[in-house]
Amino acid sequence: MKKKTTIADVAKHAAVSKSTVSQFLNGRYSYMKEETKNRIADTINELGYQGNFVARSLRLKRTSTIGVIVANILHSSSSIVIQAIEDVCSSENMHVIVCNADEDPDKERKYINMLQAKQVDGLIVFPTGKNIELYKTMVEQDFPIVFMDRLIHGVSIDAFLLDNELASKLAIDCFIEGGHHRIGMITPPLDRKITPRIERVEGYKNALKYHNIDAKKEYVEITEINEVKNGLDRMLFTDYPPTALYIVNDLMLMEVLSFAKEKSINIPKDLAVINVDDVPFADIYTPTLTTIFKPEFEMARDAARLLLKKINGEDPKKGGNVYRYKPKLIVRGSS
Amino acid sequence: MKKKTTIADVAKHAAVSKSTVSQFLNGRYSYMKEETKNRIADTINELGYQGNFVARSLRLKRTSTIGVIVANILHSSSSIVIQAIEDVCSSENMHVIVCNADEDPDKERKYINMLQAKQVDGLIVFPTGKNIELYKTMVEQDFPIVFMDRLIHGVSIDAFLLDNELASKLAIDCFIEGGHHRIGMITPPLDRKITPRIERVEGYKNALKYHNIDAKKEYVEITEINEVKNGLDRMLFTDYPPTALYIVNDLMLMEVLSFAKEKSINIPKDLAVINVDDVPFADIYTPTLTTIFKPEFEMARDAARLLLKKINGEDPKKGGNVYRYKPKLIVRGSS
DNA sequence: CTGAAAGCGCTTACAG
DNA sequence: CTGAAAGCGCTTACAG
Repeated sequence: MKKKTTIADVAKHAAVSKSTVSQFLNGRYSYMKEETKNRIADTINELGYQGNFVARSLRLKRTSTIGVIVANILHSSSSIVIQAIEDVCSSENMHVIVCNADEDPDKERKYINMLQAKQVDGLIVFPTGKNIELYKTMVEQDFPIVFMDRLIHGVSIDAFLLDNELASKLAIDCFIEGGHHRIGMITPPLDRKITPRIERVEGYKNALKYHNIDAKKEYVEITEINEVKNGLDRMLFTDYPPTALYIVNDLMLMEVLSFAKEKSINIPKDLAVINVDDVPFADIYTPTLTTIFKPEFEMARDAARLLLKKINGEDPKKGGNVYRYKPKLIVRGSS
Repeated sequence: MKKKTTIADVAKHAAVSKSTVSQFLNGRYSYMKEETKNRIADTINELGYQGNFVARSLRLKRTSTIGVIVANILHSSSSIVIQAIEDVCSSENMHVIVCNADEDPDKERKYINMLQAKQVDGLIVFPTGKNIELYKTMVEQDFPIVFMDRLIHGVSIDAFLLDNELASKLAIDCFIEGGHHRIGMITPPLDRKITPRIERVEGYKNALKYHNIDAKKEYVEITEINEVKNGLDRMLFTDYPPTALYIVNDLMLMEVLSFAKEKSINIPKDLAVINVDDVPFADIYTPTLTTIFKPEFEMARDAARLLLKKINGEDPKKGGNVYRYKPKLIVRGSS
């Protein structure tokens, strides 16, 4: 590669000092002669000078970059979340680096270390549920960070969450209104205490209780995504199977729909279905899909805004606040 | 934020020089006493030292980071492509920054400038079709870059492309075998000369010609994604509408399916459908969807590997080579 | 209105 | 086997 032009080259060519070029580049021309200004501008064009962000970052101890670690990039919501964060950041001239932890705490840790080594100014994380010590260290260091979607108890980091109890209640109420009383639920494992999963199971139980229905163990299938079909086999092919199924996310929904197709289960006649995440094909699927919409764009936008405030030292509050957002039931044909 | 520990802190605390610490960090302990080694290791743990990648990058003039600019993050293929690139890169200790040009040449240019300012070592781009001068400059500067999916004539940059002619031929042949001879096609605008679009239209025409069918103008709908439904209105509600429709990508497919649902068009009875991009819901949709599979994982992996070679100066070839990959027809229920 | 100098945190060629 | 020094490309406080 050809050697790049630096500020020193521009300075020499324009017969001024590096300081003056730097002042020009940073728009501080308060005391600069018109003529000097023009000469520098021309030189920059002529030499095709491009600033070196790395040098600038080292000097300023600020990279104008934040890191985002999503739990699983395959969720349909991830691209919306990323877009919302990009929107907020680019309007404030901040850059975004996105990493996918893939629900793996080791990857999460590796990415956090990498991003910190790259000196990002702050972090938005969908925590996998481990790495608690790491987060504590970051809190101690006063490193700007916010959580999305999940919170970790005992760590004072602001978190932007769905009102998961309400999400479950909306689904259960809708089923009950439709005359169902055998209502199942399917969720990924709860071992890492991942907030939305835990809270949605709680919400499901409470909603049933509210309607005087006992929550049956056999109606709650807790299973890895690649075991969903076996779980459904267990749950649905019994003497009193559920007639309605509440699904906690879009990836599980795909498995349920696939299973229903394989086994010729008619939705909603044989099994009514409501899932959290308003998937893009909800309107074009047959039947159309009743879903719970999460305001993830707003959540991500607000998270990004708060993080930028923290980075700029404009957030006087102590960490550990929880911001809740209301889900919305979108009734379509599957319930 | 608390001040970070630097190499100087470690050096002082371990009573050695900065050079020695740096040697240690970079694994060059050929001539280092066991004792020194241990003392440094202990100090690093004790102080919680974390390297500063920015300083290292400035010194080495190498960031170990590449940039990826996808044309449109909403394509279902994007996440696969990104994953493939991440895989290759992380195995070589390279980092990846992904940007979404959103089919907007201005955004593309802004991102390229930003990534170059950040001193990325190379670039993988799905070019939007403009910014030709910018690419020429990069070629002149010998900046490592490869194109994916699209190529730009007159610019000597290696490109990884689908055999788009074959993709069209597979679809048309399948329709013909099914007894169709009124075969339509729908594609986004061709004005930016975006390679897959142009080549797929050509392939469609050639395949029809091969079967002695005249390509009718009215059967090729060229339209923006948000105008697809109007286009279908024009094409399908005539005296001799096509009985089969070839769709060039997943986003257009969504619109077609939505339209079919609204107008109660039965797929495949009223209209057979084949699209490029093996979408995730192809198997669970009713009907299941006949698609053209692109080996995008391999394409992206090979592109990333070549780029890393270029960065390491291990690719002796002149740029401008085109690597073609074979698509595959996956016959399901919609054709 | 502009310049010389110091320093951000590293790495490396060189000296010893 | 280890250290002192220079330098990567910037920015800024200070001097004039």
